[in-house]
Amino acid sequence: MTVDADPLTATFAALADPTRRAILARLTRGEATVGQLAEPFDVSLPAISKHVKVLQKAGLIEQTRRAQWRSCRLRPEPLRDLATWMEQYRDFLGDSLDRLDQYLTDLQKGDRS
Amino acid sequence: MTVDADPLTATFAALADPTRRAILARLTRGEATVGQLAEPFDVSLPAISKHVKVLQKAGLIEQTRRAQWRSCRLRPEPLRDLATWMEQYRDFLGDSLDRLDQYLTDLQKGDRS
DNA sequence: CCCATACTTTCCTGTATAGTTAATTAACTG
DNA sequence: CAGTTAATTAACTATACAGGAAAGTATGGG
Repeated sequence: MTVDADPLTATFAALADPTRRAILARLTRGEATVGQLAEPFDVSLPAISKHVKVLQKAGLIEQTRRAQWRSCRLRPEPLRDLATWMEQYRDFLGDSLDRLDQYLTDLQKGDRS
Repeated sequence: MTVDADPLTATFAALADPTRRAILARLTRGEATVGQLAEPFDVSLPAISKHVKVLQKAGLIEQTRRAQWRSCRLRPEPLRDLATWMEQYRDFLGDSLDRLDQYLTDLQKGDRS
């Protein structure tokens, strides 16, 4: 993957790492600082910092600065785009996408994105 | 990504390439040989052959040999696993829709009854 | 049997990524 | 203002991946 890949590619690339997926999953339970995100993992803080940066570049999270802490939180757009991308496989997959599809149907009616 | 990554990681990594995603999309329209898959792209056949191998290793496609042709077709499991993985973000994505989403959800309930 | 067809594999190059430690930036604290 | 805390950046290593050219492997046809 090149540095400035298209958004979907950046999203998939960002998610192609268990540590980054774990970070995302952690963030569904609320905001966290980089240090807090690093805790469960057996890697250095700089390593986590870089993972956070990748997630940020993909638009999956955003950071807000509060004093010397950087609070991270999830952003929905890339995951929605992923769901949209998956739609093209709905017929092929059959009804296993039903819940996802239902969500997207709602989304399309109400959201201009 | 390491060579023998977990299935989800392999799936995301396989999808983190526009050429491979295009190959998958092509296969929703039916089986195709490696040569046919290569046609729309401006890369060598070996390059496509390698992409196909990555998709295969991720379980996204399977190849069956017919004479000297390798016919490729989609396999559903990895995409279903992806949809399952996404389920954990459903609440988060839903919540981001605010009142408008709620309105549309209500509206849809009304349509159905 | 030899040759064409359809791929795949090997070898090579350039670039990207994950991780490390050490140094740096930034903001608060006494 | 010196020191501590939080996190990023820099420099480096090691591995992975995309791509091409060239050689290798099957398979079927004349």
